[in-house]
Amino acid sequence: MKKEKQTFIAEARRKQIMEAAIQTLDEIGFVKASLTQIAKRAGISTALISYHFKDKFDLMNHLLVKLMEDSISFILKKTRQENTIEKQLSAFIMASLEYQYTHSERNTALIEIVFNARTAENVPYYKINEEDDVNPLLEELKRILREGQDNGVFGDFQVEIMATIIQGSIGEYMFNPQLTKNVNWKTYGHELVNMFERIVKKS
Amino acid sequence: MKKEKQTFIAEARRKQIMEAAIQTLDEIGFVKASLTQIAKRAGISTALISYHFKDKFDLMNHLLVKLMEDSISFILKKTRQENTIEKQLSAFIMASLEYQYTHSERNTALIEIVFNARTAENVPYYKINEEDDVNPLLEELKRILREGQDNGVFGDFQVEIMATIIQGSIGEYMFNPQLTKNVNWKTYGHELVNMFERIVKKS
DNA sequence: TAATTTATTGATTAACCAATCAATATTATA
DNA sequence: TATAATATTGATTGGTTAATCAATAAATTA
Repeated sequence: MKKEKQTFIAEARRKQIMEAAIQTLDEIGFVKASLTQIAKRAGISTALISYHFKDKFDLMNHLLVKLMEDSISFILKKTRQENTIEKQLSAFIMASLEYQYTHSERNTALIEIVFNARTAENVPYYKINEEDDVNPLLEELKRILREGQDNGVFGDFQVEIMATIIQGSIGEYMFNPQLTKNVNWKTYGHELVNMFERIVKKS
Repeated sequence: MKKEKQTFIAEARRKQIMEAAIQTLDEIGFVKASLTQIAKRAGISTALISYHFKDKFDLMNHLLVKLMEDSISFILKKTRQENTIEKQLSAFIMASLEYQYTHSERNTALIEIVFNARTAENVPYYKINEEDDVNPLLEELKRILREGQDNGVFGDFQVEIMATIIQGSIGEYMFNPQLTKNVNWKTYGHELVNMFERIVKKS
């Protein structure tokens, strides 16, 4: 029900506009990311953006969905390539950090939208309560932890809390510029993996 | 060198404007928080804001500093009331969560500024590398962990990494609306404390 | 109380913004 | 090729913005 029949040209143009929006958000941030600025980076007129997207909210919304899908599929793919629970946990942590590093432009754009865009009811995205619309990454992490406990390789702990701690530890990396500068993501990742292997392991 | 001689009236007015700015940021977010909106909530003219603050950037800057000071002093005070290292770690975690809950308006305003305002060189605050200007909360946390190791009550781990994990776990609470809704801060705090006591303890 | 400094306002300015629209160009279809 | 559908632009619209300024009010000082 989502996919309307879309011309080749229209599809390509929409992608181009979204790429330009990513670049704009990364360079000058959400507040200054006007249609004019986005159009300038795409090399097109602002009216063309209005032609392909209902309004600015529509554009940002589509971009947010796309950026989240990209990040989620990258991490899930790497995680599910592994065949043991411990390797999956490790892969999840490393892939999350790797994405932040290798796709920093997209990652910044994602942050700029999440912390600035609001729903029609003026609720900021970072405060949206996702009851039905669950967070797939958090679900995957909980699945790994739960399976590990069931298989007896992990010890006893509260899955919900442990998942939150792991996610927080990953997310904190990019919001601690001092750390980001002094410790590269691979090193930080390996240390996180080591630490959580100890923490999570059956004692 | 910071404190200029300031009239009573001017000082009171500046405080009032900053309070109105907090309310505005909480209610409609940074993007829509114009001088007009702030002035409306303060019950004054927009020109009066310009009279007391050089420009919007100046206002947001002062507000950011104030909000950070408030939050930091709240947490440090509660932490330093304790006299054992383990209690200090526990107090640090609980106070951090408590502040988010009891000062949610201010906390939201802080987030709105950090993720939107930029320096004169167009660097977003959340990307600022604080070499000289250290983060006092992170320093306190590292101090606790280091002292705990020196005293022999904590085991062997990398202080830098452990501090990041703890900070990430605390920060994650408010960015996980599902968790925020289903688990109150005290419960989450106690579970964090339990978990980190186990993790950090000499094994 | 007179003079001076500080505080406040309403009106104005110039810049920028998102969105619309008629005109035109390009592409697809018959 | 003629016609229709799609794509694109430049110009324009009405609205909002931050900031300035002259006029005035209130408070302080002499």
